[in-house]
Amino acid sequence: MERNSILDISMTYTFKKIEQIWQDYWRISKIYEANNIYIKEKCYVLDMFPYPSGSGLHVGHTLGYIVSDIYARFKRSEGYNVLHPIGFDSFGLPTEQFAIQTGKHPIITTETNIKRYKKQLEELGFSLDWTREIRTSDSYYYRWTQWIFLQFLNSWYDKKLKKSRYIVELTKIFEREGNWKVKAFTVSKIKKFSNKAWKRFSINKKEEILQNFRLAYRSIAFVNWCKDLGTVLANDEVKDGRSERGGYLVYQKKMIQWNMRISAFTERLLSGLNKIEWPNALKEIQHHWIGKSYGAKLFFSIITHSFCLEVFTKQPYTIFEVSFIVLATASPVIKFIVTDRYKKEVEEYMQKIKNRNERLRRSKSHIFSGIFIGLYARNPFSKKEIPIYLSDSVLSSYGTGAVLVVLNSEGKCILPHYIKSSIKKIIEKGVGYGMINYRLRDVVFSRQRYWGEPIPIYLKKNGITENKLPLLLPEIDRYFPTKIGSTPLKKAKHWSWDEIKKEVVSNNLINKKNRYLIETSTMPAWAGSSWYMLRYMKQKINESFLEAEAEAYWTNVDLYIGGSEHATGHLIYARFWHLFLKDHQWINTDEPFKKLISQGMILGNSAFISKINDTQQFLSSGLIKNIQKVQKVPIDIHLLKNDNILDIEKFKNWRKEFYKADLITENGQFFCQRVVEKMSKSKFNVINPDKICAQFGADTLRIYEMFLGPVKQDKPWIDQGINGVHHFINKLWMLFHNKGNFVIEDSDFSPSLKEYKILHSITRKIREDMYFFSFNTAISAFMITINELSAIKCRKISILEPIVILIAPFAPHIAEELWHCMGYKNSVSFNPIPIYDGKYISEKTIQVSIMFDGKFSFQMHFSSEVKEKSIIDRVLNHPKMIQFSKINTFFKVIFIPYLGVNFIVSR
RNA sequence: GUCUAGAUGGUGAAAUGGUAGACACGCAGGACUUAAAAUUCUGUCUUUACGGGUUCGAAUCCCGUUCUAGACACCA
Repeated sequence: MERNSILDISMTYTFKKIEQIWQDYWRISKIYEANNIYIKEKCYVLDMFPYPSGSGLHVGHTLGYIVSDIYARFKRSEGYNVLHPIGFDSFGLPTEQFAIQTGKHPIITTETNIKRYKKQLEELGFSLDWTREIRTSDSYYYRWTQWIFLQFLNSWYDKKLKKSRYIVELTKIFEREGNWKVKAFTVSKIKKFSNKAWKRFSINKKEEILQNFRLAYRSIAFVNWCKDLGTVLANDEVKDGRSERGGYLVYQKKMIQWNMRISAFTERLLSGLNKIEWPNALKEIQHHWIGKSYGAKLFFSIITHSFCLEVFTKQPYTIFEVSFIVLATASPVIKFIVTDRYKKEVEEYMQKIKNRNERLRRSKSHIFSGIFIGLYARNPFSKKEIPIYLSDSVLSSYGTGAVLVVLNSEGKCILPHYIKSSIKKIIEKGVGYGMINYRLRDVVFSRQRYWGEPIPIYLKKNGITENKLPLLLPEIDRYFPTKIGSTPLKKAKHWSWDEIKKEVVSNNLINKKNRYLIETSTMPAWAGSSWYMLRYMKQKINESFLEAEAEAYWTNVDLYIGGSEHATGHLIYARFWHLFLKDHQWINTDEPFKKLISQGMILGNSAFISKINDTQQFLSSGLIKNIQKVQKVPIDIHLLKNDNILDIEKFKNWRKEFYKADLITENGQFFCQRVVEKMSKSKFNVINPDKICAQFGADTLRIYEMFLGPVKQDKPWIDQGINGVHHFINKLWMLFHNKGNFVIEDSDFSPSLKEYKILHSITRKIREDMYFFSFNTAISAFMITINELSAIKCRKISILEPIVILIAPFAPHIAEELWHCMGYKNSVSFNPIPIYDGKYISEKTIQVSIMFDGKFSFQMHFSSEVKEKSIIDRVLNHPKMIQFSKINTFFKVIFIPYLGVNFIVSR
């Protein structure tokens, strides 16, 4: 056969040229662009989009992208219209940090980083549709994120209809009949008012009431405030009460924040889990996160006080044995009830614990720290006096912020009807009622950051006119937060809304009549990522956030791939927004992701060094003693010379803050400590695929990452073993070539039964493994196949051609090259995956293992048609068996079809 | 601390109730070669973290313990 490739050079496997040629071909021919042609059956394959950090795409990202690309390519071969897009989650903290450190505008940094990511993605041969690329920081995109926020703001949740509705419908109800019949999710109980009363309320009063109903609303929340950095920190950025950057003290501070009323959706988020094909572990995590529990709310009257305490308990049946009641430190009732005698002690305690954030309290919750406040409650059943304590291990956000403690209880598992009967008694006595409580709480939506979507609100009044969106992120001169702890946007000078002109105007024009300051906090990173999977469906630019007909066709994601670390964040928020959008009929599905595979995390080997608190001194690892208070500072693994030795020069130049670092060495060398944790830019342990790609090619990297182990399993990154995969690709190439010639036979000799068996076995194996996403075993099956075909020097096109189609999703470049070498002009991508015929695979003989007490002894062969009885007869007549039965008695014989016979000797 | 996973040779792993270690890497030795690379051949790893249970039979199912990773609400 004549060789028919674009490539006409030497016949050795030159992956660099081959991969370049086919990547260009795919880009130019646009074969991976999904058309909204609504005839073919669709398949929407999506990855969790990356955050474009400065450290580039790493081998942990690519693991998931390779899986989805293999799946997408396989589905194309099965005849589906595949949508396989990607974009960038390009708002976020690291870019802002970088701006603070370098003064570089986040827009520029983002652009540079995305360029690098795109290049990396292209070099790996992903069959992505780049025409649908989105960026959350792009105003064309965030215009609609802002628009969705306004829909939340202008909605309330109707408990009767079990869906969100617009606020205008609610005010109509108020005007008609007051709030007597309204059942809605609200922050607190609303006093009853008539339609007449509603009409009399002032605008401010009306708004005050509506705030209780809105699905986006303001409330007071605690934040981690770092005075020295002048910023709010994530719990993640706080280590042992100090900031991870710089090691400064962190305080708890109250701030007014925007929230989203996810609590209204708890039941639907729970029941929806039954409808989706997600890993059980992931569903379990969400289940626990929502944390529905049945119990009772109990009222305890406080002795010598008019106050009544409300306590939620999951174990109302223990009420007789309650030893004491513990209140959360943030519980608002404390200041009303604490007795004068204990005031000082309580204040001291409050002072002591005030800087512990929630995570610290949770992690230390086994160590009880608390204080008696001088009051007793009356047990309504036993009439005993119960002392009341105060403790920071009780969380104010769960239940009523108070817990009942029963000493010596054994935490027995109690039957539900027992809970019911105890609730019944409680109701009879009039001291409480049955109640369902959820762990899931409303989610804080505002961030005191620059690099996020502006919240389209101006103060005193509500949202900015929808058709004036996007509200563009304003320019500021420096990205530092202000010292008083407000947000970077406070520095924007042109950040006020003119109600009449409906435009952004200078702050100098604020008059509080029709020109107001615009909200200065921004949205969290999860906002943009909560609806991006919908945006990929559309093709037109900007008339709506989604075209109805595109949504009707693509509906939702058929396969979503990403890390399970997103279980309680992104994956629950996206489901929440999806339900909300469905309520307003913008979309027609309940769930955004029908099927989800959680890829295992790639773990990296991070490095850190220890800094003595409140100094600039760093200790080499051998010098650290337990007495010293040190803080662990993560450092980039590229700053290490070898093993654990720090390159001091590089380190000092790494960041401004370390230039003056005082490094205390051991014999002139500074040793770091290492720890294995997930690969992440924030942990500075990132390994990029670029080097491997350059050395071995994309096909090798793709197959290597799949060969590394099961997709779903976490695994540390190692690159030994990549040679073996490269050899395999070479062997594949050599199967088609000999001494520089393409040697696939022109005239096709009829393949032997053995060759058919090889082909049909691998076809079945690949189809099965594709179904279970068992790509590592698929690769070893390919290796075995290629080894077998090489051994018999198979050059037959009717055997090799289907194998090229089968391997194309895994190693698309070499497959495309071989495909064209075989004389084809089209891409290998759309050729049907071969089917297998069981008759070529079935075995004529079976191996039967003979076991004694389950231990293997020897093996015999039988024709597959031989029945159980004659197998046992013939085994018993085997010389070894005759020998054996002379000295042993068998109690039992167990026949295991296709496998063996087990003789039980002992009892 | 709570929730979710995981633990198998020197290394990545396979086997999901039936011969543990397929497929690779590494290492050692040989062939080819002036040499190296490439290629190729041969050899190499004793029991599944620990303790108990169920079973004719357990890496696999159940209970307990230890260790590791992830999540815990402002990293994404």
